[in-house]
Amino acid sequence: MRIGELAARTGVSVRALRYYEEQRLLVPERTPSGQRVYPENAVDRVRMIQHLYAAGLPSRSIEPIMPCVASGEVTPELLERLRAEQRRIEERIDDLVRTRDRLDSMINAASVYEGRTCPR
Amino acid sequence: MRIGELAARTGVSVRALRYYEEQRLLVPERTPSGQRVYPENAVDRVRMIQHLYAAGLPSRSIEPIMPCVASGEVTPELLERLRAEQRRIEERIDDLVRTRDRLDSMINAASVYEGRTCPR
DNA sequence: CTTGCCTCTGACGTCAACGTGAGGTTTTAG
DNA sequence: CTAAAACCTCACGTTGACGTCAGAGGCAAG
Repeated sequence: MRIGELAARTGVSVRALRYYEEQRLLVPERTPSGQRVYPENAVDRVRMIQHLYAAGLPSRSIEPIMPCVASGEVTPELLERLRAEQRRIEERIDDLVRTRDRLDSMINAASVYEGRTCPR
Repeated sequence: MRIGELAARTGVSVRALRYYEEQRLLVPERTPSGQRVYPENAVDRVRMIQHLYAAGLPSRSIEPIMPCVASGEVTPELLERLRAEQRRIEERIDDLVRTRDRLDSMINAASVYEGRTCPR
């Protein structure tokens, strides 16, 4: 699969895929003429990368994880890293839940005043 | 309270507080000589701003919310905006939960191989 | 009164995750 | 064989939330 097809199938831009290679998150093979060639499972790897980005992980944190996503093999250090990132994600979740609840009580409190004008 | 004390009490930098003013998230009074003077409740407002930033809201989304946080009064449009942001936060939460679960199964699957070497 | 710390206003720098051309090559369709 | 579409490598631009430095003014203590 060439870069355009992978982009179409994952919904990310061609530029983003080249950026992932630059960050060594997803390094494709090359044809003799230099064109990138991705294997079938690259689709899943791109989706994984997107999810990790969405979880707030920077490239630097994703990079050491990805080579093992494919192989299924792992060192104890990497395992610890995975658990650490998982803890950070859970903290983010808790944080978001608290903010959501805060917004909730704001909305409830505000509803009392429905119809009044917000000074600005 | 002057800017240095507010920074110390909230843990955000002086630069950040000036930035919040630039974005009109927290506009202080001024002494005749031009120094910023914040009221006591600015501490809570700064924390609220931080929570909303942490929830992924940009300044533009926070700005129309803040003047009403203080007053407790609100327009129907603002109420809708609050609910919209709340929905977006819930989507982010769901996304994070899914990513956490994915990490979880990765960790479980990887634990099987504990002791093997990760090719690099 | 001056020393030292805090504050002020610009204004340029940073970092991440790409966007957006420029200018040239490769692959594919007819 | 040719033209269009896809691809390549630089390399500069963008956005958001600040960091950082320069140069100048304000203020309590000794």
